[in-house]
Amino acid sequence: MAIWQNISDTLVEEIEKGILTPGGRLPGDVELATRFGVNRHTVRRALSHLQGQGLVRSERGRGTFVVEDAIAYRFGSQTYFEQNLLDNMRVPSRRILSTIIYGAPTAIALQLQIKAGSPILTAAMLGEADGIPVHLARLHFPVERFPKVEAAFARIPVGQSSQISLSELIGELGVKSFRRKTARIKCRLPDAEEARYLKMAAQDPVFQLEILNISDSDMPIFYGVTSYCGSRVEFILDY
Amino acid sequence: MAIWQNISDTLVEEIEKGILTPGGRLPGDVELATRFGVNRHTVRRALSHLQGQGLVRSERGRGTFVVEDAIAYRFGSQTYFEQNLLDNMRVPSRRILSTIIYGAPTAIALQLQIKAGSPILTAAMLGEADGIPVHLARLHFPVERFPKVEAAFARIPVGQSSQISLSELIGELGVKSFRRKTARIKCRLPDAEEARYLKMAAQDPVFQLEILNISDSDMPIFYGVTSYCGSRVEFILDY
DNA sequence: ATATATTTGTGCGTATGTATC
DNA sequence: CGATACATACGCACAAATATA
Repeated sequence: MAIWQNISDTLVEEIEKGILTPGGRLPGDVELATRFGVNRHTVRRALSHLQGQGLVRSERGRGTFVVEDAIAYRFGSQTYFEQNLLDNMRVPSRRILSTIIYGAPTAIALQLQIKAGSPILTAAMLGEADGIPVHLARLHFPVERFPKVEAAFARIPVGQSSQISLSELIGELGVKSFRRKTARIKCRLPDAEEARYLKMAAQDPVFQLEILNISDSDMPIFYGVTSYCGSRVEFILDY
Repeated sequence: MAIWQNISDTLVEEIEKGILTPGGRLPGDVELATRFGVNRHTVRRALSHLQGQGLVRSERGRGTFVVEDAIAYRFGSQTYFEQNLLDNMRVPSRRILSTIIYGAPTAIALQLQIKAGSPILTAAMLGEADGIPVHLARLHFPVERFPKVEAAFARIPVGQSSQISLSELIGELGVKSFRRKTARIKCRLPDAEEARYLKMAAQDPVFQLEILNISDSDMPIFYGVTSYCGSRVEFILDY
């Protein structure tokens, strides 16, 4: 087995044994390198992998720390971000990053049951727990079906953290309630943009959830593609 | 932005544009390094990230290849591995890696509603699609509740690919049908053992599903912890 | 079948950049 | 401002798996 794997395993043991406690700081790169008698790169590879496993978190200029527990995100047909965070004793907040109206690409048009090229409003927003970003959502609304959607989003300040109720916003469109129809879940490393917005390392994986939300009468309301930081959440499905 | 990120983005573009087609081989490390005018390590970092994003797959001694589509795995309360693979036009097979009986650790005992230390049978098995490993499952059965479980597993050859019907095996225990009660889904990098069994790179993420299966009368049947290779599957949830 | 070349994987050494303290 | 600590990049060498002559 590779040297960095052995170092990784050793550090995992020390974390599990409680020698390193959640929130605690690990020794620095160079110190670990001398301790294990290897080059600093080798230690860094081990730490990088531990970070991808969601066990530690490295912060430039500060150090590497053992991570706390992830948020248990209950995922049903009618669960909401805010309630989930409150259940986990976290303070939820949302932050609109941008809204833009443009012609729908075929993949999104297909989901929304509109013609390709029909105008859609795409809103990018961040979901945060105690100020730490948890997910990056890109929501796509069919503008011709919901003409008020632009005005509804225009009222929300861009770039600053705020209390947004998605269900209230949808209510303004004349939709009483909505629910998930299908969800597609992938697991992959983030691209540069996602990693930047989510303040996460490139080697830390994300969940990608693609969800079509429909009304009681099965009309598509919006199509959302959301990336969740893998080390900060885990999903719970009940039956 | 880092140099390796730019190279990664460039290669993503070329894949999306179709310059590099699924199944096709990318130029080697050194060739890409000279092309981009960087060190081989820098190219390797870009390729490593693309692999974690599920876009390419590197094989030692052979090269780096653009990957084909992932398996769309339909995930309900009563879905089975075999049927899912057949729906995706893949040939399913299973491989028992090991079975062992030992005292249940508290976490598993809690799920199975047995006393910690009570004997459990843990079976490790691989699920394969067209001979390629897709998931590594570790199933935990309470032995005192199902005394026949050892004999049932003893009939299955170890280490070789075979057609195993999990529902048939459970039927031998005297259980007519079972269903998921809860599922917990995580997303992380694999440990060394998982990566080896699943024949995947260490920087390629996995889904980890922890599932408690119960009988019609809500009695715990078995508790399973399954790691799915993230680049080879995606989950579909219907409502 | 054997040897050789190719290609990816790992590790060491060095240097520099960047954020934090 | 300097010291500290993580992040990126280059260069060299060798190992391991595969392909090829």
